[in-house]
Amino acid sequence: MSSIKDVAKLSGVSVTTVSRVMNNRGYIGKETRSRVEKAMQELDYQPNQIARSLQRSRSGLIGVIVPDLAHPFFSELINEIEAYANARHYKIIICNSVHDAEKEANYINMLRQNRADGIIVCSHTLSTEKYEHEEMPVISFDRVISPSIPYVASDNYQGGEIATKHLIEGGCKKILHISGPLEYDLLANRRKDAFELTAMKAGISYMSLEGAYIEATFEDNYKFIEEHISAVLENYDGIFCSNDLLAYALYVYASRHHIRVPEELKIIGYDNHSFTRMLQTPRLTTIQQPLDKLGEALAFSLISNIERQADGKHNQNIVLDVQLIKGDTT
Amino acid sequence: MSSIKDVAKLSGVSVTTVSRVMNNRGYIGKETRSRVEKAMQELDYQPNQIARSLQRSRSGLIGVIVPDLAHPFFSELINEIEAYANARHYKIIICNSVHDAEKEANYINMLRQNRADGIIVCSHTLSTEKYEHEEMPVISFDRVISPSIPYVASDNYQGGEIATKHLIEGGCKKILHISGPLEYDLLANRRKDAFELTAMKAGISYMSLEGAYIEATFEDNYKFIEEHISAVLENYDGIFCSNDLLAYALYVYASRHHIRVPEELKIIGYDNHSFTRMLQTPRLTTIQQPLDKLGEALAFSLISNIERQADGKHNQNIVLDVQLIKGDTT
DNA sequence: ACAATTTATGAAAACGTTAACTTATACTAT
DNA sequence: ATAGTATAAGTTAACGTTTTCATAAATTGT
Repeated sequence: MSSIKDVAKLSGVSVTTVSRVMNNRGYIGKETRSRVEKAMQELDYQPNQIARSLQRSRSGLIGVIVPDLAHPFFSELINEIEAYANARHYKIIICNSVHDAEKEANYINMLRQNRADGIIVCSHTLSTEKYEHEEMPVISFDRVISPSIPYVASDNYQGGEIATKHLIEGGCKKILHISGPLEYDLLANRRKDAFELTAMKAGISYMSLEGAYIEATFEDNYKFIEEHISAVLENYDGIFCSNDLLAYALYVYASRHHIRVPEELKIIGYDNHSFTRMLQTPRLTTIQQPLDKLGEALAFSLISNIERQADGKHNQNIVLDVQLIKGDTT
Repeated sequence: MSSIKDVAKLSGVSVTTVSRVMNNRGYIGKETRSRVEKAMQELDYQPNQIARSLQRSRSGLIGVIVPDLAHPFFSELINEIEAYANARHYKIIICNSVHDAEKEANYINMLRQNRADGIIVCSHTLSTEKYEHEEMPVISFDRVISPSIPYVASDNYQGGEIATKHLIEGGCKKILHISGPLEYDLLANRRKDAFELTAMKAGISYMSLEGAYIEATFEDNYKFIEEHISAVLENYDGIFCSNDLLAYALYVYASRHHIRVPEELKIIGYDNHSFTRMLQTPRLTTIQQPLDKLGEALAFSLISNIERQADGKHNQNIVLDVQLIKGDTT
């Protein structure tokens, strides 16, 4: 592949001049410019970004760390991140931590060595310390890592409140919430707080159960329902699941056991990602996280941070509104 | 961030020696090695991969071009590609062509400029010429681009045959196939060939309809069914859809119009990606493409090509077996 | 005892850019 | 006419590595 030197030689100028033509910097004679441009065309010259990166010490690379790339939630989120980043000429390197702290640490190291310009962390395995002292700009999704690391999230408390109120307004008297695993301090846990507070305020009988970490497969979710929920299921007439895949498994469990949804049992999920939107049998009632805006906010926030002027206003957290999607299960 | 020079200075040796310690090349004194290693630790030294890439003219970057990152088929495929590539110390840059030829061309340019080591093309917009004369190793998914570019695919003819036979064996007398768009010469079109040949051989009444390109949303698929299929639906008792999302939309259409599946109409899809595996209402009968093996084969094939020794055996196409998944719709 | 080899290290060039200095000519204003 | 500036282009160092070449001491073989 031809280099700037080849272009310089062919057009009979110095490499500096070629560089100036490329970057439109400084003065260039009209005729010189066209000679250089012709040479670039002739050689199909592609400026070497690696050399540029080394020189400018900016790689244009953004690492996105997710726990599971094939999960509809994260694939959609990455889709949005990539679109925004691409429009701003950043490249996305995907890092699939597979819920494994060691893998995550390796990815961070890799991103350091490749001088990535920043990291978006959507994974929640690693103890947060590794990020706290990171030199690269980091944006976190749905988690408070440290005061210096901005996060982007949807309003989990609001979501929990809307979901709970929806059940209560639907006439539920005994409601259950199945949360995500609580061991990490995720903002998603605010859904549980909202559930409990809202139920309490309404004077309704309620209960919260902690969900385990579950692979995004139907079988795992169904097994969880069988093992941890089935025994207490008859005690409730409304269940708020912290994610749609679990809610769907619960629905399937209920229909297989001839519990009529929504008449005997109302189910509301959370996320409304592509799986849920595709699903029509039943259309799940759920809380929609604005995945498009979340992805955009993550990319926007990180890039502003990378390119920040010295005005210091780039460390703001972003919290976005959620929305009730009324389906057939409530 | 500290460089090799800092390490050299701190340990009182030359940069060459530090480089030798890192890469385990040449002779190094025992005591020197430990001094250097201590210095690297002390400085939290991270070798600059950008500089390495420039020097070695190998970036370790692989570009993966897909039409839609959020589609369950592609997100799963990328997941597998990434896993295999990561184990071999390659990094994946994702390129979302959004079915747009211009965007695709821009991505290819970007990958050229970043001196990516190779490209995996799962997108099918661009006229194939742009790839034919590409210097980088290219592997194509499900499409013949040129004799010099190996492809990876599952056995589409086999899949079409299995699906068609399954319908016939289930007692269908008048069968329909809805293919993907035929304008690109994709290997997926072999499913149609198989359908027609198998039906003909069996002496069964059959018909093929060309599907349009459809966004991976329920609404688009449903609209397609309404506009192009509903009018002729009653003529058939078995339909083979070229993808699961369309098959599901068809199922929903049928149940909304009180056509009993599978009694009056049998439906078989294609792919068995994460959406289909998650879906239990109904469990769709479908042909499973081995996404895990396909992803691995793509990555393996590309990487062998990148690192090829001069034995010339690296341009082989890979075709993998598919499998019938019997669900409730046949 | 002395040549050959093994071991250990360093200096300098190269990879492909950009940026900070130079140099030189042509125009402009007084 | 002459200093000042706008225009045009080249030289060279730098970014952080690896690699080739060179040098020298220590070890080995006869």
